Amino acid sequence: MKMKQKANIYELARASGFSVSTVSKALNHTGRISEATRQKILKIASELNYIPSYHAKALSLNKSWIIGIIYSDNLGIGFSHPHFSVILEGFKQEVEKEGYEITFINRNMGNRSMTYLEFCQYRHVEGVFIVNYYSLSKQVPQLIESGIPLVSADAGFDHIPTVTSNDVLGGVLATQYLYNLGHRKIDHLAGPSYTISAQHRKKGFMQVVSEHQDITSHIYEANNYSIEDGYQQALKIIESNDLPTAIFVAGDWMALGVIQALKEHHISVPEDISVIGYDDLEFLKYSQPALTTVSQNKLEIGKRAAQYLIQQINGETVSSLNVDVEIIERDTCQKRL
Amino acid sequence: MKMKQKANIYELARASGFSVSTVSKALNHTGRISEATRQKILKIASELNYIPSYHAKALSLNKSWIIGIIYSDNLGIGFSHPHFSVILEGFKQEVEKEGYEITFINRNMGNRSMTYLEFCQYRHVEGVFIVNYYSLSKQVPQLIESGIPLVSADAGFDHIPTVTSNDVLGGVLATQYLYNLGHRKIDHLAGPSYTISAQHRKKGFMQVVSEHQDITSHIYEANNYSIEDGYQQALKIIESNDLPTAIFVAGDWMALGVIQALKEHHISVPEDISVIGYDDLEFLKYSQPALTTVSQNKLEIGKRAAQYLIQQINGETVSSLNVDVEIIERDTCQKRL
DNA sequence: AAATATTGGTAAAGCGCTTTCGCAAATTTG
DNA sequence: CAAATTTGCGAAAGCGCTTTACCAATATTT
Repeated sequence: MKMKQKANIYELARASGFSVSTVSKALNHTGRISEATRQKILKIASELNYIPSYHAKALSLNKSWIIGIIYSDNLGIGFSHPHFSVILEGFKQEVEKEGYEITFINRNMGNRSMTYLEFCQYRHVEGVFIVNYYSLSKQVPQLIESGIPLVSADAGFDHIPTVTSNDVLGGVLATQYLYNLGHRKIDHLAGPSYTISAQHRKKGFMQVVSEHQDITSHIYEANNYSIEDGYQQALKIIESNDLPTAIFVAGDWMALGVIQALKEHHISVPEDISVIGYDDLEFLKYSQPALTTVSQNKLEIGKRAAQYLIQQINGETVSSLNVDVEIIERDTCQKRL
Repeated sequence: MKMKQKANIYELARASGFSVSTVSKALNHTGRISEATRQKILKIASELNYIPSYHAKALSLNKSWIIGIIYSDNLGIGFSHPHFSVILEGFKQEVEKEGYEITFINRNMGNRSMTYLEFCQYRHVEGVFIVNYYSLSKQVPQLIESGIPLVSADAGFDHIPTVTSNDVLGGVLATQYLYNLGHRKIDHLAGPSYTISAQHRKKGFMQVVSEHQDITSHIYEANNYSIEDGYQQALKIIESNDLPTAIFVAGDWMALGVIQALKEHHISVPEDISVIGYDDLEFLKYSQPALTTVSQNKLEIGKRAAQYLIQQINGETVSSLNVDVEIIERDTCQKRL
């Protein structure tokens, strides 16, 4: 057994013969001390396996190096969320690069439960990343009012710098893509209208439609982005007896449901109807047929959000940012002559 | 604007007319003070929006309420990992219930990079959850030696309490399932042999095979659990010119690759060959055909790991635990007459 | 060589909280 | 009613680190 006792700065002082303040300066490359004594102290520190105490540093410096995450997914699947988990990963990578840690704020600390703001104060959180949050509670407004640096990956909040996909562009690209394949009867299955992303994708869709008089279209709207919802809405399309030749579906999950419904009604994709999704969820690469979709640069969104937040922590002001999207061509769309 | 200044315990003392020690006792329901003064102090605390400082508490109490996570996925996809992210989610839910926070240890703090142990000391981490880690570095052994409470969700380490699926049982169940469907020519595509889980699944397979003289079998082994690997190994099976009627594939990803390879060679699943996977990855519910698989109770694994870790933090000793698995019947296995 | 500037180092206060110990007042006991 | 307990509270030290203000010893300038 080696000596496992954690040495503190006083022991370094005693062992080195210098004062505590000198030791502190040596350790932090600050203040005025000679290079010789710094080396001596560093040597002793390493011999004693000295590791500073985060708590003491944080208390003294009033700097926590902690960034809070608000990530309350409505699905209850947490980390497994195929979209937000990637954004979160990008965010984490980037803030760690700058020396920050992340912590999750959806919490009941110990016995008593705190508001987001209280938690941030308790923990001296330096900034907050709101990655997936839908709620009407006053908690987020309270955070905004408190002046703590914030950034969001969802366009749900005004007054918060937001990094998000350029969803209008996504809607445009998807629709143009179908148009260029020769489709003229194009339906849109929109996401729930209370989400900004759904609104934007729809807006992009309508924009392209309005630019071409030869397009006929119907718009359907889902209650959420689920598979089941896609399935149900597809049934409506089928029952309408006015089948389109292509459908732009605002989410990959829904697209899966749509394809399933079509298949059950012996309508084949892409031969009878082309389907394009939205999100580029990782695993849908391997669906059969592989889903053509609009890809969001999720990792990039996370990283940019991190940069924006840290910039704010450092006193700079930032605005919002739209990250580009791109079409991923796979097997569910086909030329229409 | 309200008064946003964070009140500290001294201001509470001044405002209430009591001493700092009395205030502290009132706040923490500790020590001997009258109920009357406690109420007075609590009232003032609430009026001043008093929130204690985590840093000061932690320094004074030498208790961090932090649990470290070692989660270095070889794929670089981090949170998006379909298996471990669920385990992690279960773990997080459970530790938060007990008032702990999690932090990730794969880190280079600020400029200088620390070892796992150094980070734990720096941050006063109370316990570590090793959720996905394959490396020969000395870092984990060093942690073990340090005596810090540890728990793992991977059977990769001796000397660490581990919560993991009962993979032998999984192998047995899968193989018996195929046998009971009437299959007698059953191949096994094993995972990479350096993983304990692959060894166990294979062991379960062989156990059942040895119990039935009428089974013919071949065993193939993959280098990792990837789709691509499954595809390649399936080609070998096909080339062998000795096609089985069923394949027990040690991982869902690989199963996907296997099915793809079979399909390309016009061998249909499940009509010609039944395939059963392992893991029950969330989204494969929706693959076509939907994959029959062995389901691991991932959320449960995470939660149990959390409990085990907290028990250790509280001074109890724990051993390892195998969580049960079950067959999820879907569409890739069929009766063989 | 005297006046000035710089260097290397230290003592001590402060960050916000907990806890031990002691003491006076109030309460219970014999 | 005196003696023994119990109750309610506060002074002060301690957790481990940073930083300001200051001092003595060198080094630099005239």
